[in-house]
Amino acid sequence: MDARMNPDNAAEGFTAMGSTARLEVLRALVRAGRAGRPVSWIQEALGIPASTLTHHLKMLADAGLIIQEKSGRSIISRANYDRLEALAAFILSECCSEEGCSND
Amino acid sequence: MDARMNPDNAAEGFTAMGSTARLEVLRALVRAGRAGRPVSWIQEALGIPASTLTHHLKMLADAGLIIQEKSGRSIISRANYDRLEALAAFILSECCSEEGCSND
DNA sequence: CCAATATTTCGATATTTCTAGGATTATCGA
DNA sequence: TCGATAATCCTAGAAATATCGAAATATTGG
Repeated sequence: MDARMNPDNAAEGFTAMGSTARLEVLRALVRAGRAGRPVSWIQEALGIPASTLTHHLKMLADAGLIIQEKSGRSIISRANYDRLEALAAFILSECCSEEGCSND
Repeated sequence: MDARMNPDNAAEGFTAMGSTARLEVLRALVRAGRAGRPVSWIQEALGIPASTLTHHLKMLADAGLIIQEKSGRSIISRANYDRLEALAAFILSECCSEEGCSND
């Protein structure tokens, strides 16, 4: 479930965050917390056509940044906080490992 | 010089980290610390053709993730730690702002 | 089963990105 | 100034991405 962070799947994660539209979607879900949000809610909140939104959500889900769960007629998307934290940590991991680090 | 992090330039930053090649370059510079590295060093260390590497470095520099400085015949690239930290922090900023957060 | 709702799949187009070879510019040592 | 070194610019083809309408696929209430 976790799959240790490596340069390849980290890059995939950053790519998923690398479009304004998708970053807005992700942030909306981060703000929403555990409750998550159905696709239709995101669609109306951000004004993104359904098919486009599906495409973006799939990229976010494939990268592991969100988790989707069926609930009746709806699909609830939630931010995957563990993965997001791991990604954030990855950026500066190994900082200055080749020299004494005076960066702090 | 700083330009507060907003969804647009955050997305630009994540895009810059969103290719395996560029992420490797960036990580090499993060490891290198303040000393930074000349283009030729990166080129040999990672085996990336010069023109391709220039392209990637330009994207990283445009996104503010690295800073480049001329030094004699060489150009030294350094990780921009402040920006990288800001980007890392951006990911989970506003976490759960719409509900009580039990994520910790 | 039928109608309504929620989301995805398909298909098509426009745009961007990745990659890299070759020419070009800049800097320095002899 | 000549030659070597360092890096960028120009160019372009291949591949990937973004966007979105229309049709298709669940799911549920009545």
